[in-house]
Amino acid sequence: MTSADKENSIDFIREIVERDLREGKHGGRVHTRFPPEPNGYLHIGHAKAICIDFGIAEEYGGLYNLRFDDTNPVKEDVEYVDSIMRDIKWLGFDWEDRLYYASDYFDKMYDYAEQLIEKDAAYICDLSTDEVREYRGTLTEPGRNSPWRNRSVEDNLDLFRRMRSGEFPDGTRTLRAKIDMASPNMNMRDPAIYRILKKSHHRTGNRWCIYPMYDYAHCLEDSIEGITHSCCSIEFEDHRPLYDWFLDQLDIFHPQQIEFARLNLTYTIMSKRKLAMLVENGLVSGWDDPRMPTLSGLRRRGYTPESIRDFTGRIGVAKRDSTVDMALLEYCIRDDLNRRAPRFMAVLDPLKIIIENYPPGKCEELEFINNPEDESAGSRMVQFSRELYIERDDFQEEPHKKFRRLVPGREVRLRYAYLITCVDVVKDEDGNVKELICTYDPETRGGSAPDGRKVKGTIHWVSAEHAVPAEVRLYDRLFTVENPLSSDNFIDTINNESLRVLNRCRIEPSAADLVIGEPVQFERKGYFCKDPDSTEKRLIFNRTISLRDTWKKILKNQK
RNA sequence: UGGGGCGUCGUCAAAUGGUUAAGACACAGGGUUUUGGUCCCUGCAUUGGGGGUUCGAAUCCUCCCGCCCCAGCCA
Repeated sequence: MTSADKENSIDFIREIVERDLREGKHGGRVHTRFPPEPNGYLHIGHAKAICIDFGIAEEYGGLYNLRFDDTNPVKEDVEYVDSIMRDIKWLGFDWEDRLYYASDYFDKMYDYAEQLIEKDAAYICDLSTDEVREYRGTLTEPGRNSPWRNRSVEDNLDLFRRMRSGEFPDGTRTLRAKIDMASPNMNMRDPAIYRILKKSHHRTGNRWCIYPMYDYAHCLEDSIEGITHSCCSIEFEDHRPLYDWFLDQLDIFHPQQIEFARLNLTYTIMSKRKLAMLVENGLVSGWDDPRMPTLSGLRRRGYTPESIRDFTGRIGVAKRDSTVDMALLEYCIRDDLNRRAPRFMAVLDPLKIIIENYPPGKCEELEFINNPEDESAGSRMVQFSRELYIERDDFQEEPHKKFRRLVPGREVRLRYAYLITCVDVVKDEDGNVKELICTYDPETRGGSAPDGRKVKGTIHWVSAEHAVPAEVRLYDRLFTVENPLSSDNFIDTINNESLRVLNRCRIEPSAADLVIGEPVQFERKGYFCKDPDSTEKRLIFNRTISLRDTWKKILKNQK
C-alpha cells in the first residue's frame, strides 16, 4: 500500500457503494435519502447523517431524496418540517424536486398490507398492549403465538378493512406480521404493521385512522423511491432482517440497509428528549440558543455550514461507539473563520488611556489590514485620537514575569498605530485602576520604529470618541463534564458560566454595519457575529469561539 | 445469563496476512510573527487479554474479558 492509497482511504459505506458500482448492482445507479421524522429540530448528529446520505450520492454522481417519515401523527408537526428543510438547505444540500413524505404512500402501503394478508403473512390481532407484551416473551424466553394468529384470510381482510373504516377504537386491534414468536430477534416476533390512531395527520388530515409502523413503512418508502443504499444509525441493525423480510414477502425492489454509528460529542448531549428538557425548563433560551448542538443553535452561534461539513468529513464513518472531542469541532470553525472572517477591533472590557502628548482634538486615520490571510480583503481606515480604550487585562501594574503587554514604564505597540509608554496610573478612591496616562512616539506611526527598536507586545484599542457601544455574549461549553449523561442527573452538570454577558464593550464603528450572522474576528479575542436580537439602538454580538489562547495556557500550566 | 454489533494513540480513524501500525484533533517543546492568532518544525500507540496457525498476524483460528443495542400499538 502506498502513502497515496492511505490518504485516499474510504469508509466502509463508500466501499460498499464502490463495489456495487463496480459490479453494476443497480445499473450503476446510486440513490440515497435522508428520512427525518418531523418531530423536532435537527442537531449536529443529523448533520453527520445528512452528509453521509447526501454526500455519498453527490460523490458518486447519484441522486438524493429528502423524505419526511411522517407515520406517527401523534408526534409530528409542520413546524418541524419547515425547520428541517431550512437547516438542510443551510448546510448546502439541494434535493431539487425530490421532496417526499411517507404519507404520500399511505394508499400504496395499505395495498401492500392487503397483499401480505392474502398470502397469509399478516393477521389481525385483538390482543391488548399488555397482552401483547406478555405473549412476546423476554430476551431469554421465546414468545407465544397470539390466539388470533390463525384467523382466516377472509376474516383478516374483512377486519383490516373495518379497521381502516374506523369501526374500532384506538388500541383494540393491530395488523401483525406473521413471522416467528420464538425468534431470538425480538423484532421478528410478529411485529405490528398497522395500529389504529384516530388522530388528524398534518398532511392527510382525517383520511386515515390506521397508520403504518416504522419497520413496515420504511423499507417500502425506500423501495418505492428506488433507493439503492439506505443508511441509518446502528440501533436499527437488528431491524434489518425485518426490513428484508417485508421486501422479500412482497417481492419488490430491494434496497440495502447499511448502519453506522451515531455521533456523540463531548460536553454536550444529543438526545432530542433531553434537549427539549433544557428548552422547556428555561435552561437555554430556545432550540436556537447558541449553546445548543442544534443546527439552528450552531448557526446563530456563528458556525458556518462549511465548518460543519468539514467536521463531518473529519470524524469519519464507522460502526463503533464513539465520542468525538468537541475540540475538533472548535478547530474546524476556527480554521474556516481564520481564512474568511474580516478583522475588527473590539474592546470587551474597556480601560481608558489618555495619550498625554497627543494633541487634544486631533484625529487621524490609520490603515488596517482587513484579513492577513486574504490579501483580496484589502484594508480600511480607522480613526485614532487622544483618548482610547484598551482591554483591561492588557495592563498589569505589577506584571507576571511572562506578561508582555502594557506595564508602567514599558513601551508596547497599539496595533497598526503607535508605540506608547505608560507613564502614570490613575486610581479611584478604592484603589482600582481608573485610567492610564501614556505617551506616544510620533515617529512610530503604523506601529514600527524608524530606529528599528522592537517591543514585545501588541495590543488592540478603539478610539473613545469614535467607538460604538455593544453587548457581547460570551458562550462556553454547555456542560462542565465530557459526558453529562454519565452523571446521575445531567442537569447538575450544566455549566453555569456557559453564558457571560458583557454590556460595556466598545467596537470600531465600521463593525456596526455588519449583517446579522456574518462572521468577523475581533482581533486577539475570537470570532463573533451579530445576533438577531440586535436593534438599531443596541448592537449584540455572539462569540462563536475564542482564538486559541496560549497565554491562558501559560497561566494555567503554572498552577 | 437469547440475539445482534463493536473493541487500534488522550479523542476520532486508516490498515483487507508482508518493510519502522496512516492521518487529523488534543497535548508537549521549538521557530516565524505588528493578533500570546495564523503558519512552520519536533515529539507523542506494537492494536482489550491469553493460547494457536504462519517464514511473517491489528488482520486467520480459539478461549476469555469489556462496552453498546433489542422485550413501543415510537422512529
